Amino acid sequence: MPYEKLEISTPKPVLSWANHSLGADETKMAKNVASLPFVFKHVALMPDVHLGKGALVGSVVATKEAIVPAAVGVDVGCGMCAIKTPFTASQLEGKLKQIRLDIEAAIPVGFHENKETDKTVLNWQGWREFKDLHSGVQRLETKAMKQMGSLGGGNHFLEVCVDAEEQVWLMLHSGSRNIGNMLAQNHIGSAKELAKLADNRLPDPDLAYFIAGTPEFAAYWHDLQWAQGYARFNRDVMMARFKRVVEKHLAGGKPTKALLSVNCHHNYAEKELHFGEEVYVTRKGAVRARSEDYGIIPGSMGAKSFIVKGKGNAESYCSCSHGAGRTMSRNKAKLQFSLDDLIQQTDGVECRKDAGVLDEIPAAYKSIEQVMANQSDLVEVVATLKQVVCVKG
DNA sequence: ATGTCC
Repeated sequence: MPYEKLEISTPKPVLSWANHSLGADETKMAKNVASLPFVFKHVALMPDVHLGKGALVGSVVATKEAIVPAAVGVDVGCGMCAIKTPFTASQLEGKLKQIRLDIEAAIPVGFHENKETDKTVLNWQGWREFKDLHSGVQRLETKAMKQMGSLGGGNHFLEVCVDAEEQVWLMLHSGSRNIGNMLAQNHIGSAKELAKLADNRLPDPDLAYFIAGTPEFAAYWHDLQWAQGYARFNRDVMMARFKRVVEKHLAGGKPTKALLSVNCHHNYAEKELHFGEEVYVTRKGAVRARSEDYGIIPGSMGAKSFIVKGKGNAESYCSCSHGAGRTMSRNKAKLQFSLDDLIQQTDGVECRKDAGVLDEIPAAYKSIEQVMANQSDLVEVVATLKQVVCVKG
């Protein structure tokens, strides 16, 4: 399905790949962003678009000579990692429960962190730059080290999946933990201070921005790129441990070679070339999908997930959706559904089925199949995955 | 999302 040009009166057009119309709050948010003077060409909305803070989750905002830190958000570098293993579904038989318990033992989830920092984590080159980070986060170095290789909470998860050819995949969703959050919050605060001092007229205080060439922009950009690197390596560390757990059960502990590896951000900003111009591209709940890019689009805990390859669609700034997108808030989901609903909707998945994850119930999300149909001009499907084990943060 | 609400 191609995009629809939304009838929102702003200086810049808003192109939407969603097949649903936006609510009043969502329309206002799209309009606010599209009215910023430094927005490039147009704003692109992915098919899973929904309300966020400052900017819509599932939006791609390209900007010239400026950036909006709140549009990137606080979970800097949040994204997905997946590997295709040489194992097949039949090898998993009778082992799911033990695999799940071993994943939980190997990777701290929720508010837990690593007790010790192993060599792989200590050798990360990013620690050498830690002293150069801004906004006085140096006291958080020990915590950042212990959180490297930990999942976090919310909708962060680890899954063992099986594709249509019965091949086993490992997949996980996580970000830059507390350190990325702290850096982002500090810079968002600094942008708001600057806006107040300059008496900027903003459609939303969360759209305070930094201008390229200023020290504040440079400081934010530096910390942003660092946090994105932290998030990517965090996923690599967890995936290595995850792979070892599965190898222990399926290969007698022998190391195996992944048949395909993907590690993509869906909450980040990058300098890119679009329509012949260098721009800052903020993907807030969106994945880069140039023709050579692999991406991961997860469904909810009872639904399918997709490994995709980009089609390099220029109008979308070479992007695609980051998931199914919520249809209702976490609070509403908790009120509307029961534990029985959750048990029914996650049938066949080895996972938690308690009140603590009720807000992640599949029915609180859009249909991933519909979302995929809406972006057939943005990505092609490489593999369709169904989870058999799901560990929630 | 977040040592989850100083």
